[in-house]
Amino acid sequence: MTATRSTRQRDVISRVLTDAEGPLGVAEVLRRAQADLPGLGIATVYRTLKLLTEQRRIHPVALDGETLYEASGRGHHHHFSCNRCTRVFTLHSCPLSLPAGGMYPGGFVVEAHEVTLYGLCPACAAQDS
Amino acid sequence: MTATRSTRQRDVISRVLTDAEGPLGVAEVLRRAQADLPGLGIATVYRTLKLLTEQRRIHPVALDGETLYEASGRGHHHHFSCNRCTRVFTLHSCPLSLPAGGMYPGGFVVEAHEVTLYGLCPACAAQDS
DNA sequence: ATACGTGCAAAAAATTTGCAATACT
DNA sequence: AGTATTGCAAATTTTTTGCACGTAT
Repeated sequence: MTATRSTRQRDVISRVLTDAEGPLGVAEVLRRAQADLPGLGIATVYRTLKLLTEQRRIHPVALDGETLYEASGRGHHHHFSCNRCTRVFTLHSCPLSLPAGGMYPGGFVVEAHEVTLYGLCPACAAQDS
Repeated sequence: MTATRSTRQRDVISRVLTDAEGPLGVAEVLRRAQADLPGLGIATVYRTLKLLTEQRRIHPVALDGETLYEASGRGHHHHFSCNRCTRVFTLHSCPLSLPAGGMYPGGFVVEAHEVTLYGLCPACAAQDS
């Protein structure tokens, strides 16, 4: 049988995503994980992100043409992408109002949705005084 | 001064996106454009998509990890991605209700937004009888 | 006629894979 | 001990760039 082992690399990469303030890209995951595992290779990051995704422990988020990853099980939420500092934040409220029953005009059956807001994050907005 | 010329390549690529039923990826743009311009190179597609994007004549859409492009000026709309047939549809209504003034709880200044619904398109939903 | 634009091929960047050494169980 | 996993480097993509030739103005 296919045994999936627990390794230091997987633990660290998992924790990096769990501790993150929002979804992270491959390069950022590598950078943060290397704080604990200096020798970590990029190939392991790719392989681990794929594995964790298959296990549904994390999931990919397509944003600004890049694929970011975030830990699963954080409940329903959406993202805010800052046009100035490019950081991505997690929003815990949902601004969407869908028809009850999950049926959208035109006959589309809605099973899930994704919302991304773009603009200025609190810090960048403050700079405009 | 920087003169931007009108060329057969640019015209065809523009038209491909204007005629498309939804946003298209680079490979699909090349494929469709080559119907009119057999010798068209992929480099020209990349360069033209970048140019048209800078001119705001088209814009990128991050969807399922791929960057797709669609013609601008079609009014406010969103996308529906079918989980079964994977086609992407354009939705002309907006299910979002944002706070007036563009200020989102937490101090985020919202300038734009993107919504993607996932589920079954009318055709695929019908198959479930 | 003057350059901007194109296609091709080379270059650079991003992602995947093969393999011997390493580390879980 | 046995084998899944890792790091490195090589192999694949994917996207960008240099250049001589073609073409719009």
